Amino acid sequence: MIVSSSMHRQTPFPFTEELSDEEDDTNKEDDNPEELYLVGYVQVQVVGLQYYNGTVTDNEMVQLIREPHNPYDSNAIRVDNIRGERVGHIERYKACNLAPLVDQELVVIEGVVCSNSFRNRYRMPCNVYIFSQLPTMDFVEQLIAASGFQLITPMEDGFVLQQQEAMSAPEKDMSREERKRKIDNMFETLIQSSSKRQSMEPSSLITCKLMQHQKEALAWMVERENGSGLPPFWEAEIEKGSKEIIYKNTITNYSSKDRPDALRGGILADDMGLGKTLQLLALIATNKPGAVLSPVVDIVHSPVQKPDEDAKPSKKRKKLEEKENRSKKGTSKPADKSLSIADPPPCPPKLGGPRATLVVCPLTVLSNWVEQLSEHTRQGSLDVHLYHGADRAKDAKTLATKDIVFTTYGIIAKERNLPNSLLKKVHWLRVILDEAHLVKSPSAQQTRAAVSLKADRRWAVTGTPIQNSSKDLFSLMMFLKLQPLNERSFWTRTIQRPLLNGERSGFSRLQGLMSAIALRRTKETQVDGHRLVELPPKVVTVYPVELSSEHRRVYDQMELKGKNLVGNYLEAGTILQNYANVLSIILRLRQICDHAALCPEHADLLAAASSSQGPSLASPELLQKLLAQTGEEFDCPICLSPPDSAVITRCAHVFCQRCIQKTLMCDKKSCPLCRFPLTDSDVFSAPLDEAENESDTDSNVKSSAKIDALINLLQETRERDPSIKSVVFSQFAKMLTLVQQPLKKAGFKYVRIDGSMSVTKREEALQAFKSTKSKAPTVFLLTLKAAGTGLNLTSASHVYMLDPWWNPAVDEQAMDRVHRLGQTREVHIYRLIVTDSIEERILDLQERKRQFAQVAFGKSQEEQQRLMRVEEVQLLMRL
DNA sequence: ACCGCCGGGTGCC
DNA sequence: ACCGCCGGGTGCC
Repeated sequence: MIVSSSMHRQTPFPFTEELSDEEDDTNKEDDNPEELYLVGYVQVQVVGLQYYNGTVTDNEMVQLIREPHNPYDSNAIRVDNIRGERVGHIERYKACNLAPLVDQELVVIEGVVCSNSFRNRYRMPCNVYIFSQLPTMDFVEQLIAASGFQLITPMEDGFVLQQQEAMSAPEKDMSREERKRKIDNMFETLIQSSSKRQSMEPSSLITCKLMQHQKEALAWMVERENGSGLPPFWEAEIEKGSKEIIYKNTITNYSSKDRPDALRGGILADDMGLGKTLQLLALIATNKPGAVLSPVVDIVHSPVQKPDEDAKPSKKRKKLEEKENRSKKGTSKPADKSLSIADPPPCPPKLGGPRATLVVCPLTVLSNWVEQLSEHTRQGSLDVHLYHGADRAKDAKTLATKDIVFTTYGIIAKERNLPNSLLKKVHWLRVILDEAHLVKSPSAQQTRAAVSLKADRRWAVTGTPIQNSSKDLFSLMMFLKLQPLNERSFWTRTIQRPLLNGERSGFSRLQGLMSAIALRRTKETQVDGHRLVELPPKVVTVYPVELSSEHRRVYDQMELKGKNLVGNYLEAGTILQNYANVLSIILRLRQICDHAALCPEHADLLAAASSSQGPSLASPELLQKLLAQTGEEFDCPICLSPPDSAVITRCAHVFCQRCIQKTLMCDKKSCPLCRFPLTDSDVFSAPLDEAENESDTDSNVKSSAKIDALINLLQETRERDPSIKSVVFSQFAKMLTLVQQPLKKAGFKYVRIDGSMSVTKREEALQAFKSTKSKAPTVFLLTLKAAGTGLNLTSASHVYMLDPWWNPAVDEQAMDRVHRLGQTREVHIYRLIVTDSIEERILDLQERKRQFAQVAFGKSQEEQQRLMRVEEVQLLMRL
């Protein structure tokens, strides 16, 4: 992998492409906006208006753009309006004082032009807000003052920051956690708050009956696609003098006579298990080119009324009222005005226009789509193509004539740099990003690829919006092309920074935004006193396991060794440098809890590590083993996403191959985490899964306490009710292998999915497990990694978690494969935990994480990682 | 007349 | 463009 990719870098075209990408990415301001504080503002003139066409009105935000290559003045700062049209320049005698500060990254500047009355044809005044990092604030203040500016600081009387309340720096740190919690809660409460909802029957191509909340989602999505309402934060006004309609953006104060395009699409953020995929299929099948839409039905939300008896009369009443209102409007108002400001007519998809919907999802979710498609749509009524693997379509026309084209994030990212990408050539009717929370970093290939797709309607679909930091949300805005919030600087200044600074405006804007374009219902959402979906209860039992005396001895020995070693690192403060050793110790301990055979003798490593000072270097082989076992447990610290083809460095830090290579190519040649000097040959990729096949048939290996416990539990259950099916999760593929023999011996039929299996093989296993025939397998073996999202395992009702993982979300996601929509039985979850072991501490850690996750927002991933790195190691090792 | 003053031409960076 | 600045025209009261 590494070799081929470094060769690839030598070909000229991709090389320059990658470099230019890199330049875009290194935007320090946007990476750390929360560290910037307002120093104050200065007043400057924007000059040269007569040379440009860009217009701005009262108190409108503008972009200030450094022009270091301006032939007339290397200090030039250009002023653009929100649309990117040029307005003018900052007068040079002020610009020459600001530009150096900006260039040295001492400050970030933002502009708001002043009210109309102070301007003429040639110049206009503009407030330049100056932000700096906390340590340099005083220095910046002095510099600004020394340059002859009159700096107006937040402390001063009469200071108004862009019509919001500003916060002084000390206050900002006051209760960031509280604020974060508030933001999280917002997602739970804001959406679907309106009392009136509408619902729509799906096209007859959908063969199953939609639940009420799904019909409502359909109506909402169709309205979002076809309706021509103004995008969020835009208002229409009638200008007093000319009586022309002016469209005004309320957060930037930009206004224009051109009506902004409607935002066709949005964010579908329903909880897992409410049937998002079905809702989307209904949308695709219903809002087709040339389709006749069934009328939308209004539902009056009335908690007191019984839904069945009173729904119809109230519906009629509502309609009558509406008719009356309409006729009243028509007669009593001066008709022309109210009509002229009304929205244009809806725009359903046209026959002969774009036809195909592109669904982008992770590979693991693809099977869910295919499954739902075959279960819930009329056979063959939708023309579908899987754009994945070797047999994918070869020309754009084929793709364009399909109803649905499925592809993966991997493919769109790969094709992004392909000049002849079919995906880029097709004009899509709509693009759906499923599991859109995977689109995190605005600069990630996947995000950029998604943005560049040509599509009339755009949907981001995610079941976990809470995980989204406001930065992730920005990626979604980019994808949705919501102007001007898809522009980094505007997103940062109007939402992200106010939000992080605790200004009410940020919160209310985000709320306004989400309620306008997002739909979210949770399993707990109640409508008319009922939950949307009643799921059978879930019972979680921690099942203690005692190690055999032999394994206990091995464990205690290892723990003692590890404790000493980690204790030494702690004292010396060298945990990060010795991360490989720490991880491997924790790994060993966890493995011994499952089965001592998982943990091969690596005394060499411990010996080497404990004897050497400084950073100890493990052998490439060991690193690769480590990577294979832990590689995807952490997010790549560069892009903050799960690593895309993970690699491990000689200093034992795991990155995306792409990310670390870019770093090594452009920056200093050292590890971004520990500064250990690195070259290309210090980066290793995982060996091809040897561990998987290793001791498949090795029946000599003894059982372990945990395996015995599992078999006992499974047997008990089978005796009680042989129809009950079970899912067994482990982190370790090899553990699952070790479980296979005892399972067979005990007479269980099982299937297994692991990372190395092809899509079709996975599908086969899934189908076999689903069968209710007596010969069908009753146990499903899965690694947590392979479980992914989207996998539907509702045919099982018992879950065995063989080993705990410290991110509770991962565990819970795995459980939700079983406890989800479609589950009819009570779900029992057994967590097999070795008493008095690291596993108990991992459970404690999970609890802490769960509480931490309540307030985790923004940099949570980095923070969580950092926490894991030191404090949690202490906790795990009881130090 | 190597100044002051007047008034037209002119104008971002 | 109701300013500043430049540079040519001009020159007692």
